[in-house]
Amino acid sequence: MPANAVDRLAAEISKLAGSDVELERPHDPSHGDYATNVALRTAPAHRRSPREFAAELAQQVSQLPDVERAEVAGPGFVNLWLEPRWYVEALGEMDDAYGGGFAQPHQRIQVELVSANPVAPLTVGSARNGAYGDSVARLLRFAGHQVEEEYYFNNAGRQIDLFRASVEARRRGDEPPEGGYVGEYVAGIAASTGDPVEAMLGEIRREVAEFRVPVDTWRLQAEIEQAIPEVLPQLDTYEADGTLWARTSAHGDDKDRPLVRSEDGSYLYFAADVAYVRDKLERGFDIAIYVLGADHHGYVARLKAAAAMLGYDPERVEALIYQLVHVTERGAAKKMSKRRGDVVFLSELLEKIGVDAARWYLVSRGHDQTIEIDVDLAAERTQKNPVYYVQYAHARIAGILRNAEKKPDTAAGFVDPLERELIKRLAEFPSVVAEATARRAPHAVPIYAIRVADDFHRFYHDLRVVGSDAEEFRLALCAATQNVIARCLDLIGVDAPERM
RNA sequence: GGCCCCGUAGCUCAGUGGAUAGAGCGACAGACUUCGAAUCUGUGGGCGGAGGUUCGACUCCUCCCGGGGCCA
Repeated sequence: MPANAVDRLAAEISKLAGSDVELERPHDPSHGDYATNVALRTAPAHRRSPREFAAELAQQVSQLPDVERAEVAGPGFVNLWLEPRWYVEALGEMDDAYGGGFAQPHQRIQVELVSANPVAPLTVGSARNGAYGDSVARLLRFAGHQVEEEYYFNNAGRQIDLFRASVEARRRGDEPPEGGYVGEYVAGIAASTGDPVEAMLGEIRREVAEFRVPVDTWRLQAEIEQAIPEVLPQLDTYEADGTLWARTSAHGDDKDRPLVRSEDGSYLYFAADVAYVRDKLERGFDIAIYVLGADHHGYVARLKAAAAMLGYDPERVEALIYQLVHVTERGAAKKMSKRRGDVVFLSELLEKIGVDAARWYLVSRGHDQTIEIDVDLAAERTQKNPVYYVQYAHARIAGILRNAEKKPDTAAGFVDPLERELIKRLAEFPSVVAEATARRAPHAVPIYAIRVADDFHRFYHDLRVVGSDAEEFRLALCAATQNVIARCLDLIGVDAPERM
């Protein structure tokens, strides 16, 4: 049986209609509490007029115990008005677990995110990766999947060597090497002792933790590379121009990829990529999710090709692409070069606006949308960030619950349309979360949270809770609202404060 | 040249086939003796352009214009 009231109602109507029914909330209140377009969609297949089909359905639906009345409207919509008991029952189900656990089947999923090499602190670009990827991970976990978050990095290779040499030159007071790293942070690392790469990695670990991205495993590329000799024979390869190639073009990639340089046997990037794909899938994850910036879009086809060549279903490799973060400062675009340190680092953003506002800001627009961020403007606007509006609703409820004289109880039912509107809003939560999860689109969560806060503030403004005749019911409504808001905030890694 | 993402209100953005396209900021006008005014109420203002598919298109298809990215 479906776990929430809206789904149960939709299932009952589906039985009557003979096909799957989705209930939507009409914009216009005169179109009912809920509406369905099922007659419009299915009537042509039955060679019937939508309105005739809708009229028949409306007649049957109006017999359901939770339905007060049903009407046909427009070209063939069925609009429904529900009995108060339906709302009371729906509210009664809104506990801590409300809206979660819907995954079918439950899977083991790995989300690999951030994965910036330890040659610089995390940039705001990496922050978007973390905010987006971690929110997807949280959604999947809430849905009931077993999710692990992994950070993949290298501690060897040309850029790493260059970084190390840059820091060491700095320590000696020498000029940096040709093309070396010269950002201000280099001085900070140089002031420490020991291996610069280890120091940088430690800094990144601190930043990731502060940004509330709970990395379960840190995976070292050098370890993955040890498996390359074992992986190469499993691939579809050929030799040409002094190079061993993978025939990825036969598996959906737009061209073949080089694996090994024959003259010295040195491995090229793709060899490690293939070994890593195998590593992920061999560890038993049903799905391996890569969270990649739009500049890595070209990797997707070759990663799936790698999985296919290794004999895995390429569907098990999933790439989530987010668009880039463009940073301006006082109107001028930053060049975004890590080497020169000409970037905006996550630490600067956090200093200016804090973790809550930063995570909200980075995850509340669609991942397909380029983010333009002016760090000065972001700092100015911090007081206007909607995150505080939502957190304020949560804190306000906490205040009410502290002052409450009675216990929450739904038995008495509600009396005011504002209460019904708020319950209806809360009843949307399961479908918001399910769709955000399916589409890997966590930005729907904060946008929904604003609407919840909106309905709550309106309710609060007009209706007294503590000391009113309806105190028990309203306390239950407040508690459910607080649950939903807290869950929304948690899903995007933002705190839900009891006081502000 | 090929591929990917995006053009929605003055600004930042929601809205992946449904009814009269929404919110925040900004602007203007109102509301606290009351559980938190970081709140609430009201006013103005928009789908880049042209075709097509459909009972119905911001949404899907084609072309054009404009911005960003990747590969060559």
